[in-house]
Amino acid sequence: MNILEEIAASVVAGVQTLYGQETPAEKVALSPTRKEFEGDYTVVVFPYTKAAKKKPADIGEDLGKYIVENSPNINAYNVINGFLNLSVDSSYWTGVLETVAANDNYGQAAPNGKKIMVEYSSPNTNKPLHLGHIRNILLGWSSSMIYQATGYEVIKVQIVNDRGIAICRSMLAWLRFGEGETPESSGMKGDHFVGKYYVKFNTEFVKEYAEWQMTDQAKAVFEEKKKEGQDEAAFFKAYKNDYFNEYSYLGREAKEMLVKWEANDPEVRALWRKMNDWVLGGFDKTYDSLGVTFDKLYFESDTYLLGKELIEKGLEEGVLFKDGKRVWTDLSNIGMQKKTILKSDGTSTYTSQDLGTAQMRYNDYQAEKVVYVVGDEQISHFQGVFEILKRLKEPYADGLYHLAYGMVDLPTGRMKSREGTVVDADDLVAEVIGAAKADAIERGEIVDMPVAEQEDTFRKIGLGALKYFILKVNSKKRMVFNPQESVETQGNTGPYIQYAYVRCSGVARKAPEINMAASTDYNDLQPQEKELILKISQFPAEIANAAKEYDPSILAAFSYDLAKGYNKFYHDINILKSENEAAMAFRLKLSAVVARTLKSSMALLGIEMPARM
RNA sequence: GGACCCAUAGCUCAGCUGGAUAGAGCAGCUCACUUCUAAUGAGCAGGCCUCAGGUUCGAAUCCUGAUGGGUUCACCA
Repeated sequence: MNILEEIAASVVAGVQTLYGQETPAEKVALSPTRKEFEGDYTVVVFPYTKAAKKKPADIGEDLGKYIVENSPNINAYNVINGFLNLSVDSSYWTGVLETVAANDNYGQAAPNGKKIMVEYSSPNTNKPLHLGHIRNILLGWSSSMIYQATGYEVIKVQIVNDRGIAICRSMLAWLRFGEGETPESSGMKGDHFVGKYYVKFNTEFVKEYAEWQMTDQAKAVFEEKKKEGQDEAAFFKAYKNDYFNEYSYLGREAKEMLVKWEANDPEVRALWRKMNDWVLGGFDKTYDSLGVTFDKLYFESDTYLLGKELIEKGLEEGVLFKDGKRVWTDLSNIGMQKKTILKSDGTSTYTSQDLGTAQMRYNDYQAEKVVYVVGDEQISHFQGVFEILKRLKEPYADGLYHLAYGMVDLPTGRMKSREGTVVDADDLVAEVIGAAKADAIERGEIVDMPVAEQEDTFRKIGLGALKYFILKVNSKKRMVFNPQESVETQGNTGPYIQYAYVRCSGVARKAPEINMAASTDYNDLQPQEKELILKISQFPAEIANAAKEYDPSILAAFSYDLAKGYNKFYHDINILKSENEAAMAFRLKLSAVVARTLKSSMALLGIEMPARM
């Protein structure tokens, strides 16, 4: 039983004994005491006024006396304005520290025998990863780590969107303009290489479109289809997609390629495989640089035809309906309209595909929970998919969760590929590490380290800054990514937290040989020390909350608060000049536990700690 | 037209199930390094918590409505 439960139980018993009122323990309003008052925890006594028929101040007195008498760890109380402030005996806190220090796996729950699948990243194979993917990847990885800490077996997967017209565009551009160039021959990373041809296709297409607009055919189309008062420029801007489908030479070729791909044409398939391998090779390097891994990759090219089984079942059970070849259902109960599941030519849709994929993955792993880390623009898509699976009474339907995160904007507005403002993932990683390096070299603190270790430290600091900057924001909110601020190392940043850790390491390194068991004789607990122990004691609850809320930012805030508390403590109290052996042993132990807790909580964000910086 | 998300200091963000005088960081202005690394600490200044109602002993938090911003649904993935 922790101290909060102990107090709550005591309040329940007190209210029962004194006033004969039943209150559930979770209804007890209990919060940390504001620092301007004496005490550790505050009980709000207003809720008991009716049963007690007394003034809040008197209730506070009654309850305070009762709790101090009956609760061994509470040694004092005071009442202010109907708030009952309770003081916890300092031996309780020092006891907590000893307990935590003795637990090497503090924060890691025992395996619960359950599986959770986390799907994240899920890129398209026609261009490199960008800042938006980074947010996705960090959220996916962090969620995975958090679930692991709460006892789940985590299966990390991604769905690679490796088919469709987009990849055909890159393929076509490479065939026509590539002259046999490869990532090796050009010295480019595979994903950037393929992305180059995707861009090439578009520039060629735009050129072709501009030329077409001069033709008589284009003039005729404009005259025939223009809307009221629409001028030529506006019309052609809006008509681009139709042009691609109706008249474009390049468009026709790309579409023919897609048809051949679907017909399993050996040549097209070979080219497709080659270019996909290039891209995936490039992605692997990016994942590696970010320190993330996957247990299993699903390829859209394997899954896009799935779902037939579920659709049959749905039709039989009257959950889905059929008009000719088209299959649809009505989702008006969740604020949507009729949803097409198979098109009128009988071909698949995004929905049918996701239905099939969900079933396939359940067959593969029987995970009771699945977290889809996908941008919030797809909220209604997933609502639809989950709703249909529920109606089909699929056994896994209730465990599906869409972790929807907001878009990442730049200070200048949103990223637009057309305006070249998309922040490339690899460039960004290189940049933050470079900034960390420049900073560290200027400080000159680690110049005596072997070069490889230095490089490793720069990487940890740079990535620490970047990851923390992104993960500290509540995932469901849209966020502004300021490149300058993302490499800052002061204030509420990753490196600030790393620095607190480095201070812990430094103290441990310089500590004299003393009898650590003497820590239990320490009995002059300082407020700064109590703050730290209190914070550390909340770690497991914070992890549980982060898991429940699907929100790593909770742990970012926790890490920052703990680091801040340690920096304050470090500043106010000189550990190595402690008044006696007991105090020094206690503080060294506290310092070590802070270090371990910081390391664990940052690991849940995917952030590593340097030993020195 | 329907559905969903967001709105807190100049900027970027916290604020858990309703609780005392709404918190951090950055930017601005002070102060503290012969000290276990100042990537630090202490302080000043900065707020009609978008607005209007409602519930309550008590609302940034819950409910209703409005305004502003964003997303989405109507056989693309």
